[in-house]
Amino acid sequence: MADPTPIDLASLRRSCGHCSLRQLCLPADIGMADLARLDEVVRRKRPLRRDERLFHHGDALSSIYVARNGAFKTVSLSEAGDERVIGFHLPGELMGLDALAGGEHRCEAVALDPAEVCEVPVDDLAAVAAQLPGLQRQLMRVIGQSIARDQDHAEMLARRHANERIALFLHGLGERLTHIGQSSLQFRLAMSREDIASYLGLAIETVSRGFTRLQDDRVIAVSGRQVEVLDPAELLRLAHGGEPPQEQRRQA
Amino acid sequence: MADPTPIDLASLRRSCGHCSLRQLCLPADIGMADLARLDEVVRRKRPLRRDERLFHHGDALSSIYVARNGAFKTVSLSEAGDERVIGFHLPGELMGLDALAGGEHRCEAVALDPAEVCEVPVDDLAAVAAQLPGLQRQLMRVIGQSIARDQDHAEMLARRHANERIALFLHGLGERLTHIGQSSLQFRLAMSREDIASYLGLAIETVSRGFTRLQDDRVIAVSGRQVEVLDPAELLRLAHGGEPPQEQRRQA
DNA sequence: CGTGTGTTTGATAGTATTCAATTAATGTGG
DNA sequence: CCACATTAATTGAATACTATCAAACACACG
Repeated sequence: MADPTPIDLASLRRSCGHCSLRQLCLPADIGMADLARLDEVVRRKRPLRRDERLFHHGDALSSIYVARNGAFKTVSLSEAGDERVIGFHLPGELMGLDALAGGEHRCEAVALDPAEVCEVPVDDLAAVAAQLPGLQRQLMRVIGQSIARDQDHAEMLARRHANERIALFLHGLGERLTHIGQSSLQFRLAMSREDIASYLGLAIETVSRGFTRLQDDRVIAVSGRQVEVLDPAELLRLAHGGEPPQEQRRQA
Repeated sequence: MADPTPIDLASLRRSCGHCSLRQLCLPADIGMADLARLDEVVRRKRPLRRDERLFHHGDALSSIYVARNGAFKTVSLSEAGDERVIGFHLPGELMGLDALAGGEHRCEAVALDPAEVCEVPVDDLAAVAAQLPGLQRQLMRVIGQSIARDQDHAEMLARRHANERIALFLHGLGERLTHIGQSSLQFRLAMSREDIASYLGLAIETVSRGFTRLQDDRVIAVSGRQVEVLDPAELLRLAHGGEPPQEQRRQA
């Protein structure tokens, strides 16, 4: 079988030093000399197609990954075999840390779009980090960010009202988009309603109704996966448990 | 100001090598020579009283902590100032990683019981870990365990039915107790119903009713905070989404 | 023995889920 | 390029569940 997406060697070879994600990624705040050492261990995987998996449940931990282009979801598999979304990953964000404990991945990473990742073999990373205090520190920082995102997720899920979870989800996504230099007021959702529902612990219909409600209330404008935030302040207020406006919807 | 709970120097001085938690904690699987180096940086804090805080929201990250005796909860503070429980921590489990990203703690750690912790200054730990590959690896492992617990928490919260969350909570707690050598079939909850409710994203009454229901169904026997698991298999089945037994069929 | 906190129980209202059906978007082969 | 087939998303109505309010109860502590 011929590979329909041949590797672009030129782009794969570009070093961390020239990466647009440099500020967000492992290389943040480390010196030029250290950068060269890091470059030696960072590999780039060939592009992934939509729905392609970066690693599978049960795979032995070999590398951690940094999303480079495109978005990912990580899913855990239940007994029954159905998937539950436990995280979304934008460019610059880490994947694969779940295997640090047991040496095996507890979840699977799936590309939501055509995507690229940087792969960092853990053994190499550990060896280099031991020599470079700056990299060690930065590694801890990005791990911390991953932990912080997990806690944000838990905070969403702990909200009792579906609309709060949805507002928090959209708000949080906006913040992460800002962080990678994209607009937080106008964006395209890389994930399906089903993915969102799974991530938020809601039924898919509830997510759909939540979006509709936010649109009726003029907080967002949504068309399929395209989202525009019309009233960021209100979105934030709703995310933090503020009451939605009373029934005075206008007709079309 | 006289300290009402004087430090027991003898017990504080006991080294990691003699600690009963050795298998669970940072020292797991590292050699005797390395152990001595680790001992130099690990400090023990004076015992904490119930409700005493190990660190506060906004505190600068100085150390990470390992629960030694007693249980802890970590809580995040909402805008309104009310607390939300984001984790429970048993002996051998890490606390404080939330601050790795931003350098400030995003939550507070509260002792649920009279408790002791080991304190590991992050700077020292990083320095020693850089020299000791075994410690570095073990550090990654315990960080991974912490991440895995966060994901387990999210999985609980993502369950739609209150009883599933509760069953999963009790089952997970049992597993963690087994891990530290305690019975998973008979134990005392260190946390209040309110804490559990907050942790599970439920109303306190719903938690109480869930416990009652499990007792009525002969899955557990509960008296206040004392819990006995009568039917572990059924508890696991319920935790994984199994249907609770029907009220009473038309015919036996 | 009261008092306060924590827990349980009951009744009701509100919200999310489920089932069902429709509409919109996407992909495929002719 | 269009018609068709599939999948994704929305909408509606009825049911089931949880939150809320209210009150009783249990327990520890002074």
